[in-house]
This record gives sequence, C-alpha cells and structure tokens, in this order.
Amino acid sequence: MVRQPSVAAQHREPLTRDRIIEAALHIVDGQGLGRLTMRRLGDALEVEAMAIYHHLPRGKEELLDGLVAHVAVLPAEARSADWRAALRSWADAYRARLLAHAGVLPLLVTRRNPAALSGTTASLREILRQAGLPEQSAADGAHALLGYVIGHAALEVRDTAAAEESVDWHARFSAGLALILRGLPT
Amino acid sequence: MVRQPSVAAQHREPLTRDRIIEAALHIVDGQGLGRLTMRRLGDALEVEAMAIYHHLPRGKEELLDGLVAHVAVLPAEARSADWRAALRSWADAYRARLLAHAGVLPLLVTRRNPAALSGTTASLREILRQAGLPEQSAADGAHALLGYVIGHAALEVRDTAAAEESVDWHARFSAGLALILRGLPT
DNA sequence: ACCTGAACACCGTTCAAGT
DNA sequence: ACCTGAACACCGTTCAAGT
Repeated sequence: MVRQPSVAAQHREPLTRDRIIEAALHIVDGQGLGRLTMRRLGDALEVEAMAIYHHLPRGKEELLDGLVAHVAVLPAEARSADWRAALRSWADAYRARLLAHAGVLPLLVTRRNPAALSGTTASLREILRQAGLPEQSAADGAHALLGYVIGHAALEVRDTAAAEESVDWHARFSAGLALILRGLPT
Repeated sequence: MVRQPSVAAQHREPLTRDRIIEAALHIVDGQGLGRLTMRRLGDALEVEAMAIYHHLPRGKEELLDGLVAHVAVLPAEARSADWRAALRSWADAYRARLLAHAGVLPLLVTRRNPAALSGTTASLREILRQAGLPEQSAADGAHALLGYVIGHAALEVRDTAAAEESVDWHARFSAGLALILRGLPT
C-alpha cells in the first residue's frame, strides 16, 4: 500500500497558523502534552519542524498560547429567560471542553496567554449584571464560577487517573455548581 | 571572598530525598518550573546531576511527584466549634500555599501523583460529615471546596500576570467561598 | 515568501567506573 | 552504598541557503 506519490504532493495544503494549532491539539489530545515537540508536529504536518517558525515566530511559546486560546475561549450566551439555566449550560459546555482537552489544562494554569480568559470572564460577568447583581458581586461571581469549573475539571482529570471507586462526576459537578448558583442573590 | 575550601568540603551534608525536593522547590519558586532541570538541581546541591537518581530512581517523574505532594498535602483540622470557620481557615491556608508555590500549580493539574490530594479531600469530607451532612453531600461538598480553591488560585496567578486593574483578590476569593459555604445545608 | 538542512546549546537518562 | 564522567538520543532554536 504505497501512498500516491504523484506531482500533487508538491502542492500540498499550505501551512497556516490554524492548521498548525489544530495538528498540535490533535497530538496533545492523543499522546499527551509531553509528546508535543516541534519535530513531531512538523512530521504530522509533513513539513520540516523549522517551517513552523515562519508562521509562529515566537516558536513553541506561541504554539502553546494558541492551544490555550483554542480551548479556553468559550463565552457564555445570555438567554433572556433564565440566567441560572444559561450559566448551567455554559458550565456544562466548558467542563466538557476542558475534559476533552485535558492535556491543555496545565497550560491554562500558567501565566501563559493571560488575555485568553478575559472574554469568557466578561461574558459571565455580563450575565450576572443583567440578572440584577451589582458590579462587584457580578465580577466576584464570574470568577467564582470560572474558578470552580476549572478547578473541578482538574480534580476530575486527576481522580479519573487514580481510578478509585466509580463516581458520577457529572452529578458531583452539578451539585457543586448548584451551591454557587443558589448562593448568588437574585 | 573565597569560600572556605577546607577538607570539610568533602564530608558535606549527605544527599537525601527531602533535601533534593526542597532544593527543587526553591528553584521552581525562584526561577519557575521551566528552569528546573536535573543538571541545575545537581548544581544547587553541589553534586553531579546523576547522583540524584540514586535517591529518586524514577528520576524527574519522581521529583515532580514529590513537589506535588509537598505542596498539595494540607488536611483541614476539625475544630469542634464552628465547622464553617474551620473550612474558611483551611481554604485561606491552602490558597496561600498554592500562591506561594504557583510554579507547582500546573503539576497539580496533571494525572501526576494521583494520591496526593486524597488525604486533604478526606479531611474536608470528614468535617462536613461531622457537621451533619449525609455521606454523598459531604463528598460532593469536599470536591466543590477543593475544586474552587484550586481553580481560583489558578485564576489569580494568571490575572496577576495580566496585571489589569488592581483587584482585592483575597476579598474576591472569600466572596466566592462564602457562596459555597452558604449553600452547604446545616 | 516559504521551506530546508546543518549546526548549537541544552535536555533526561543509562551505564561502566570509581571510592 | 553513593557518587562521577562519558555517552546517547532527543530537545528548541538560529541561520545561511535554497526555491
């Protein structure tokens, strides 16, 4: 089974920032963060590792920043009806995204790409503000929500590895989330 | 200023697991996780890097596991009087420890050393159980607390780097914590 | 403009050798 | 038992060179 060599191999998909970051995410999801190297990433893209630097001048730093942005940016949508329901469905989606890309979690917990979370945080704050909370409480609540979701996802990833007794993690996550949502004044 | 060479330099402090891990933590706190290398750690201990393997056979893996244990293990003490106050003071102490060793945070968010958090989690669960919560709610609450503290610390470390407007992080942390504690039924 | 190939400084780790 | 020194395979990155 020889792969078609052909002249077409010469004009392959052009290398782009997005293609590079997607390929990197694929490696991290499949093999773990530790196996993401510039050389392996080059192989996956059928290109020499050094070609990547042309599209990401800051090199691996910029690559990891891109991964963080790709995973962490997920603003909450304000449905007019029930703001608690809106926050619940955002939290479920965010948790799912973090678990799907658990290898990126350690990067999210670094000083790396500090602006990556600001859009998401702002969307939470805005929902709480529209729900009638004063500015300060809305800001505090937004951080409580985001912090809880990230922290809980981290615990899930860890304890899933420990493989202790079987736990309904989604139920546990929802229970903790309910504590916070209940505490937020109407 | 020449440091005493002397014959005493030959019998220096013997290398131990604890000394190694403390030196590693010192490097991480002072220079960041990325600069913790076996060779640099050897230099700090005035020993060849390869000597470390004699005390940590699993090498760098075991070293990082040791850092996680050193930072993450901090059980809550049950004061009989007010369980909410006990949890608050544990949370403050845990947050302070995570912020003091922010470089270790990314390691805490990995599959690494899965047992490291179990003692701390158990202590929280026990306090909630003694406060009268049913088994399940106590377990859920313990995870909510630990998840929130870890996640919020991660946000603080990130946003402190971003250096946006000045924020009273301790007040914000306490506000979020209060939401959870208020939600936990008596 | 976009990619390659060789080179450099650095990693974690193995292994035989010293004491 | 404890540590050293040389070696190996692998990193990220620079830079001159190709097209």
